[in-house]
Amino acid sequence: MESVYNPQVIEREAQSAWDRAGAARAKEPTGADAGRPKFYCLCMFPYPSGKLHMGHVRNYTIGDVMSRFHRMRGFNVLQPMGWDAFGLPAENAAMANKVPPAKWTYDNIAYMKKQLKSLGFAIDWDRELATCKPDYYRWNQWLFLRMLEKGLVYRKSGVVNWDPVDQTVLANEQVIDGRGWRTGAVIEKREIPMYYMRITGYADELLGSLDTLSGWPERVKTMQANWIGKSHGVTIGFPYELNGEKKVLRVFTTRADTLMGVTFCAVAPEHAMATHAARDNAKLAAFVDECKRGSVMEADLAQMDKKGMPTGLYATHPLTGEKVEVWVGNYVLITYGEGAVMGVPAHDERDFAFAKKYGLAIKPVIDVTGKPYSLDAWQPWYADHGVCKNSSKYNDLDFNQSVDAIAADLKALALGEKQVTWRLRDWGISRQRYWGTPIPIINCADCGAVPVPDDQLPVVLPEDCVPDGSGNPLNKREDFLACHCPKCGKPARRETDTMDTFVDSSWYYTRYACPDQNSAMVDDRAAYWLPVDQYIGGIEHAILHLLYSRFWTKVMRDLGLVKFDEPFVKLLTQGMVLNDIFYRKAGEGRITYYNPADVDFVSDAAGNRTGAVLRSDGQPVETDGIGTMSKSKNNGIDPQNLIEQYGADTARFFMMFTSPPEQTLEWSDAGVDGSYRFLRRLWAFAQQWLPVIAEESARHSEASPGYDFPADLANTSPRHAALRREVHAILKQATFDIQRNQFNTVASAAMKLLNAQNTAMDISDSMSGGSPAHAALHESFSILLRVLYPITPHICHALWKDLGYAGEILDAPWPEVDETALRQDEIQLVLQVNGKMRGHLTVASNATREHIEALAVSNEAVQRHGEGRPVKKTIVVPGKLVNVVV
RNA sequence: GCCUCGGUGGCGGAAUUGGUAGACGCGCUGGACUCAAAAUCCAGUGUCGAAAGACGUGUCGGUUCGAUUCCGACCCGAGGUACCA
Repeated sequence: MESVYNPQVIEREAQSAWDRAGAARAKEPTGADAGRPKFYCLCMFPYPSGKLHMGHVRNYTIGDVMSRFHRMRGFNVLQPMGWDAFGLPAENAAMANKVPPAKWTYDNIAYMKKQLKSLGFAIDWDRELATCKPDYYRWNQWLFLRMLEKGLVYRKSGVVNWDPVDQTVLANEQVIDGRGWRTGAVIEKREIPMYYMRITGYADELLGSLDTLSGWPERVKTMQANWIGKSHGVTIGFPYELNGEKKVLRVFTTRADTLMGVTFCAVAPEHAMATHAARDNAKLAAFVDECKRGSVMEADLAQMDKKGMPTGLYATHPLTGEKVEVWVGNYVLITYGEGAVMGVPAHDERDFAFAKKYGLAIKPVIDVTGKPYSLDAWQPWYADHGVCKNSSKYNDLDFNQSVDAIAADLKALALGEKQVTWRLRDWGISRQRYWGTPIPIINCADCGAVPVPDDQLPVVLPEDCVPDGSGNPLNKREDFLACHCPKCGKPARRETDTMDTFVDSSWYYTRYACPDQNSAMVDDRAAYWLPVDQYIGGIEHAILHLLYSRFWTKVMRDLGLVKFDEPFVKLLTQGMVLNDIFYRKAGEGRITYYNPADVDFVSDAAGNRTGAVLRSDGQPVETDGIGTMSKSKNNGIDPQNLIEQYGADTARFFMMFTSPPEQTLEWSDAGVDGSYRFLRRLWAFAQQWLPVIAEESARHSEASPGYDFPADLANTSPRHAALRREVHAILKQATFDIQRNQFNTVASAAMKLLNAQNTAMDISDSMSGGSPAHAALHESFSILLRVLYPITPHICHALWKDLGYAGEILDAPWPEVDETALRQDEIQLVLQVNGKMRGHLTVASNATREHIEALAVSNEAVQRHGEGRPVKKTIVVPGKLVNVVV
């Protein structure tokens, strides 16, 4: 045993011992083991961006702690790892470095795998997968074709960001302030044909089965429910004529009770009425054009100024027969409903603002009891439910009554009916990009879009392309493009759009059960391992990734591939690791981000931060607050330095200790030293007591192979009984905390355990052999090592061995609390007067309520603070406190 | 904008879910060791106050014997917002 803690040496040794033992390899159990429960612990797989970032370290340490803890508790554990290997950053890197995305990706995977191994995670690397490999993505293609057959995939047009200079489609994050990130050109919206997956067909089940997910955080379920957004309302038709043709403008509203308050209708700029009206109205045409520029993102659309312009066209109110003017509104989305809304300025905040701005009529039709309506300014209660007024035959009806009556009347006129609508939209999966799963379609001049036959799968993506920013390089690859139509046999062109990378991540958890299966997407082994018992990943995936995965699982189930309804039984959403964001703007919307490691803070004399400069040129950089560590904001911190300087255990301990898993973690360099110091103190303490503990270990294993305190030594000196009481109390807390995933307090429990042993043991204890003190220490230190093992397995592995504890700590069980050690004859109660702490009361642990009350009332501190007033009542919380109310 | 979550000492956080606010650690201060420094060890450390005590969990208000915890309004920060993953 080395006298000084040397993480490099012990971590290498521990990792090779685990490798030799195949400790992380997961197998379906046979024979006597078959009854062991399985625990499939899955962390969200990383995008191979180059090197691990702190979010990964946090994520995978959480997973490893849970995996190792469950193994200690007797579970058959599977903890796999793979690579979410398709995506935009590889293409960006290709543009910057002229390296093919494939090479860049594979190099990154190799490096990051080495990093993961150096952190000592108990990952079953035999199951490793990468989504950019044909033997993985062929099943994306295969399932796409099955969904096409079932009508779950279809084609329609969708809106994208178009960079007119680079002649390419941009991702939302590549559009900054309405301009292309590389060209600075003003971005246009463009409609192109795309493939969609019919997730809306599962909306009802996706919403309903959230109730079955008792192992999911409430907040995630709430977010998903709101995202799916089931709403009950009424579709309403406003008849109009266009070129002598009778048509109906259809709107959807959840507030049919306000129909009599409609003073205008608004359509999206792309709506047929807008297009028609703009034909001979230059001003309107210019406005429609203006609307078509700018962002497609909801966040931008919802925040922009509501603008509109009348079309000069009118529709007819379905119940009153009055003419209602039709406007074009930049806030009306063509993708939502039928691209038209009714305007009720009196009871809708944005309509109110719109009407005020353009001088449209505001007609209050809802009476909210006793509150006077004023046209001067919007009040939030204007949108509340109430009773109809100014609504002819519907007057005095409440919300439900009026909606029912109005819907019935509309139905009689064939101009509307009740309808359930969803906020959820179908999933557009087409990407005009190279580095993704090729969509298995052949475009034939005669036959149209023809599916690639199964026996021609996979459609393999060439790996030597280098994107240059001017669109998908597949369009220039004749060897990829050229093919024959499977239907008519004539020469045809292959589809060059690839799939959204969310497709890849929607089912990878299934593939880990059978990564070597070449003739099917999944096999029987999935029935053993799945569903995932514990899924762990960033809160940023709370909606999209998790919803798509749930959808995909249900599709696989309906195709008979799997037998479960939900992929993830329990979910832990880890908080993000945040850091400062620094940038400079270079005009034309171009923006460069600088890593916080390359930036120095500038402070005033009082030590307050006043700014920041780039170290390399000393010039100021702008700060953009604090945000998630990300490639795009270049604010990640490389954990490699941490690992090299302090070792994996310190990195792991620090990540667990600094913040509870579900909370955000703001990065700061301070604190790492403290973790390292603790591990060194642990090592030094073990070194100091090694002869004693090793001797106890030898004696202990002769008597029994167990880990815990021998019963015949339970009667020990008061000092060491106190140590045992403290140790088992801490253990009880730590056991509770590790089961509720509060690992920061498990880490501090380990610190407390060391402190307690340090305090309890003094040097005179080392004199005599075989004393109760030594037995208590032997037990306490074994508890400490096992509590700490899931977090810092390497140092615990080494110390366990050196101190002569039985077997490998790898196979040791989580320690049991000895309730007899916790027994106390006397306890201390908190003494309160009127709820304020005024002292303590020491009583026998079995003291009666009456006795406690009597003691409390006659207590000197109670007398003093009671100031002679009579006692009104006394509240006794057993084992905790007594409160005297005067 | 909308949906969700969070806000506690100088800092990260704890408080077993309505019962001693600040566990554990960082930082800081003082001391020991050292020729000296580092490392290590010991002691102190919410604010005000000499003390008794008062105040104190983003702000304001409410419920309760008692509120960091429950309710209402507001302020600030983070995540998501459908082509970043």
